[in-house]
Amino acid sequence: MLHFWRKGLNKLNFETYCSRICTKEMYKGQVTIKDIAKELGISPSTVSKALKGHRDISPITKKAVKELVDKWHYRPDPIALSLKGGLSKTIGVIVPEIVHYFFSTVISGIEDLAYDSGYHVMFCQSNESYEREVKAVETLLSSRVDGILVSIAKTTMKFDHLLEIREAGIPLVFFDRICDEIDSDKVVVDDEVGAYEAVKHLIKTGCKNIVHLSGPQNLMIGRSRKEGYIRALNEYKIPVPGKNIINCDTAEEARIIVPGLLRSANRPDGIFAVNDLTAAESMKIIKQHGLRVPEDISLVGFTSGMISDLTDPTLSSVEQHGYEIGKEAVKLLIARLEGKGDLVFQTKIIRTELVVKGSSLKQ
Amino acid sequence: MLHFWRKGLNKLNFETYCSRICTKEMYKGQVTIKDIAKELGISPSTVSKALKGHRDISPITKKAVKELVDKWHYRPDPIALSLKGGLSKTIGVIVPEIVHYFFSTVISGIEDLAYDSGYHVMFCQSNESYEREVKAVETLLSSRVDGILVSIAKTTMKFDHLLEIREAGIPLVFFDRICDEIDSDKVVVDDEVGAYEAVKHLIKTGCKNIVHLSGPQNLMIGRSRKEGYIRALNEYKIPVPGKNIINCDTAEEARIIVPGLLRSANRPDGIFAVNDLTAAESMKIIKQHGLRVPEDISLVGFTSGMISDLTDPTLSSVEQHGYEIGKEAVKLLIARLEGKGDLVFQTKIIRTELVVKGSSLKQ
DNA sequence: TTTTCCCCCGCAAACGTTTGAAATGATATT
DNA sequence: AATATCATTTCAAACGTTTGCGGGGGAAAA
Repeated sequence: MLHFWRKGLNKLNFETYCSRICTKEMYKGQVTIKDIAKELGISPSTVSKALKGHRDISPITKKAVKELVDKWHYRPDPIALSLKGGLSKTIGVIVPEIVHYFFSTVISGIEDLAYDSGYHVMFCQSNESYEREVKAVETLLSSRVDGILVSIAKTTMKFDHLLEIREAGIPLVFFDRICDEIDSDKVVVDDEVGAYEAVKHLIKTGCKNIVHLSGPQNLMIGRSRKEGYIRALNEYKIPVPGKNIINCDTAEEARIIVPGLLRSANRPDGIFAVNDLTAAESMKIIKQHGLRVPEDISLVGFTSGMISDLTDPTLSSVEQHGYEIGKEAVKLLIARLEGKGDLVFQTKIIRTELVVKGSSLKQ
Repeated sequence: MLHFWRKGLNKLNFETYCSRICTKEMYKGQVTIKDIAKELGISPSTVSKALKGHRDISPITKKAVKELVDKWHYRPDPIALSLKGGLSKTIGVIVPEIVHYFFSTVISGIEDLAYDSGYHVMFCQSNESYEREVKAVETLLSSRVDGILVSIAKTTMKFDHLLEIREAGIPLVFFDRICDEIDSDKVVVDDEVGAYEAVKHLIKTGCKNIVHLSGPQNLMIGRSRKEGYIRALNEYKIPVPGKNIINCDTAEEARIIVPGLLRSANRPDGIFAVNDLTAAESMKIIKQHGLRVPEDISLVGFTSGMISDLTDPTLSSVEQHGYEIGKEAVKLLIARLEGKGDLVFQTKIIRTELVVKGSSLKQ
């Protein structure tokens, strides 16, 4: 019927025309481009072109299409778009757990930048389990995500499932818990420096016997933080007895290990814990034993977050800037997705920051 | 070529056949059903049916298809499936924030059950902003999610955007922060009872002058918790002066409001806070003023989580079972998605549980 | 009047998959 | 030998969208 207009009936009352349009009863489902076309008596391709402002389409047709589209709340179906374009505009994320201050902060950064860039985000949590991580990879690959961000689980020692992502031709970016055996884009915290600064701070405030409650050594972050600890002690010519490095990175483990430390012959006067939860639990145990923080024992944690403000005294900690990590990871991924493809793998290092609070201010 | 087999060449060495198959160079993209069909010299529909174990297809063909599918790591494209079936097998979730113990717990529950049920999950955070919530709805609708779970933002007072979800014919389930103006499935905590129990506990342990740091009154949860507070006091014939109910639900507000309370003429001897963060901050302020918890002032919070174990003393709080809430919300949504559609709207109430810890054990 | 040109628009194919209907070929029945 | 029967496979349409190409028709040029 639009043809008539071109033939000289342009004075046809637009309102009349539109009111007729309104009679269309809404489907339960979504309005499609075909519905619009049928109602207007034009072809779907014309509607599509009109919507994209194609120069082939006359202004009058464009206007009619746009009015009906507004009236009927037409939205292009992203699924059809994806089928056509081969891209789902979705990125997959695998984290060890969501209920975790640091990771939820990273996720927040991922979410914010991804949505601003027109991508959707799909999360999977591995719950620190290798098997679930493998399943998560499977799930995301099946979902045809355009790219994947991963922070690996504590129990992951094999990496075939991650190589499979590469083989499927899907860009992969590691963040925080990276896998150094796989060449890929990575976003890491300068854990070593953060740990070094934390321990140096303990030394400078007078600690002589500093224990490190360390993380899993199959993870880079566990190794790096331990190395920072060792470097600081070496720098000050302080011996590093092996028994001062203890694998302990959960509150449960702290309840088992810390009491023994406090009763031991040469009780530590400083503790550097691999994370805040362990540090906070240690603090409670120390106080229960009638010792004072920081007077008797200084404490520094890692991942300054809500926790560090809630303890009494407040907990000195190394801030990791999780939000930044999330944003950088997405930035790297999108660069690879939309770039020319000839990019070399990058490793972005997010600086840490020692935040000194009550638990390490001795004097 | 498979035809020959049926014609009597079944003894053809399978291995030889397969080795030939392997010569196919992998696309950068994904393997499709057409690639499989072409390589085997059969039609795509045969491959599709073979994969589904259709009885029409001969065992020999099925075997050949399955071997090649394994070899080439074929995965059906969910996008094509969605286009066909009209369902994306994805559910959308809108939460006020992700970096939040309660919500991340709920998300964890949502994620676990959704994946077990074969659904994907897409998250948006409103950051407690009405505008972002509207945008999130827009995003999810454009993504053609099959259903949406929402916990509304503190600043949301209009609900047109939520009604739009309904108009689009997409099932909607509210959780925790519900909207009582919209008839829909809901999952709520029995906030009123939780608050009532908390305050009753304070009264029973000897508190005479209990202040309620309340949440936003445009949210059900804010109103319900206040009502529970009032009911408990009424039951014990304790007057409820208006000045004892103070809007204060963040750490920042606590820093402004609580000091005044402590210096006031009739200092409270009990505080019931609408959430743990406010309670924890209040505890710090109380201690800074040289008062003791719980001897001078008892404290109870809401949403028992990590926080309640970290404070000193530990914080009595009302456990909300966030993980259960998430699972129930998904359960309701899936029931509606896969049900006959003639279901009546349900409101699931998750019971709360008062967890008494150090901050309210007076004697 | 005929030719040329340009403006608009429709056609058809394509993306990957499913599914009922139709076709094929071979065997069994009459 | 002709027909019915069966098992197996292919065909075609459909989901919603995009896009290059071809065509209709009106207007200007010859």
